[in-house]
Amino acid sequence: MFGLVDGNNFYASCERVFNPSLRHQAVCILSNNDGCAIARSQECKDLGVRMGQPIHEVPPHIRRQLKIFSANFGLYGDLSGRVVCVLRNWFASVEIYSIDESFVTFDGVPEQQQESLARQARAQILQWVGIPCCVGIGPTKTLAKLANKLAKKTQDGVVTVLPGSQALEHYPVEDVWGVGRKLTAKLGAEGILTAADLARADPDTLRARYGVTLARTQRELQGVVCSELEEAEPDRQQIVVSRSFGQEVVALEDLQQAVSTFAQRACEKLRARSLQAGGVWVWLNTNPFKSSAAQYHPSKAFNFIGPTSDTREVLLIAQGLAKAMYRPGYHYKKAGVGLLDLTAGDVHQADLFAGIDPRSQALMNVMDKANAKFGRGTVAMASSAWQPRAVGSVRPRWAMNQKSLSPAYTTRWDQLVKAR
DNA sequence: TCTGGGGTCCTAGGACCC
DNA sequence: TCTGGGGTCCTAGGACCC
Repeated sequence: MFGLVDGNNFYASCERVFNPSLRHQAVCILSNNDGCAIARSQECKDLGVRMGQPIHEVPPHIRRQLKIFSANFGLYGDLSGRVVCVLRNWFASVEIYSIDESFVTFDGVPEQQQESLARQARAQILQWVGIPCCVGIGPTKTLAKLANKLAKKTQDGVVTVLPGSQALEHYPVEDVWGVGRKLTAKLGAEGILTAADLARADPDTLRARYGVTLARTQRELQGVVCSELEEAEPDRQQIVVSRSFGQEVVALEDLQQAVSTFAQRACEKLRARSLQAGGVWVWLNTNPFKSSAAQYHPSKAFNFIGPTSDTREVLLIAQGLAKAMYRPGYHYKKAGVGLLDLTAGDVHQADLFAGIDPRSQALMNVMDKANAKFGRGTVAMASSAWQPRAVGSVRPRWAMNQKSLSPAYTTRWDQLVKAR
């Protein structure tokens, strides 16, 4: 049996851990750049704020009732790790599925003890970390997901769903894991409205019309395991860093500074996973919401001769691509850098003309260590926005808006909560 | 005025190979 | 006028997830 443990309104709950005055308040977390609502406390949902809704669309009299926060992913990531730590105390295998969800297995636990085990784990997470969560239990991941959603509506917070259960009859097909907006519309036209309808549909027709993914979802609803627990995180295929700009950018040098900063961050992520990239791509975007303005969204990729994880090498190319694509006169709103064709760091395709420079790895190592110890931007490329504090970095005009950022309570010494 | 970011998997079609 | 069969690789686009 699988369990799905999911933090309730996760980001909102994280903000409450170190700021108890937010309990019973309508808490709303915004996306990067303070754009859309990406997490809402129950009170916030009750006020009618929708998931993904641009905050400027929320009427002012509602907005005044909200406790609004800029996304603080450092905090959320740290608390997420703590939740997983507690889960490992209780379950032999844990798959981290997302920042707020983990799959677990109940191998060797008798059926009648599974729910009580889940309740104990849930209570300990609440006590030790401060995050309320729910547990869904089922013979497949899809059923566990479904059970979890039902558990959110219960006091107990733990629900088990078995194939053929009555619960499937009332469960909307759009809430099934793997059924999105488009599929919901198509299925609805065929009279498939609930999870039970989907489970009962003719498998051959389903496979032919919608492909293998939905066929698997159907099998999972029937209790046949198609998706196993994946404890080891599979290696990434690509790493992407992109941001919308706080203000629109016109000058090439601003754009290049942004691209440079993103490329640098992407390389850090790459090396943190001991990977190297075979290629890089860069794209630029004007503001798609400003239909009156001229639109331009170029994208360009480049393959390295041999895979690399050297920031300097990636930066040189990324800068070149950005420059080649830049057209004066456009108002740029977003840019991104992607690293492609990732391979493990110890695999090298020998190159006839260019040897591997051992000093490259040594230099990157020193940079990463220094930044890990003394904070991001301690050592940085001159073309990026990260400058040593002594030089005095100016806030770039493309820097994202974060007007309501809470402290990094758990990850920065200078932002610890003070008890007086 | 203000509109997120980062992923995966599957499929179809084209280019190319023998 | 007739015009094979089988394969791989790559890319773009669509759909989904949180």
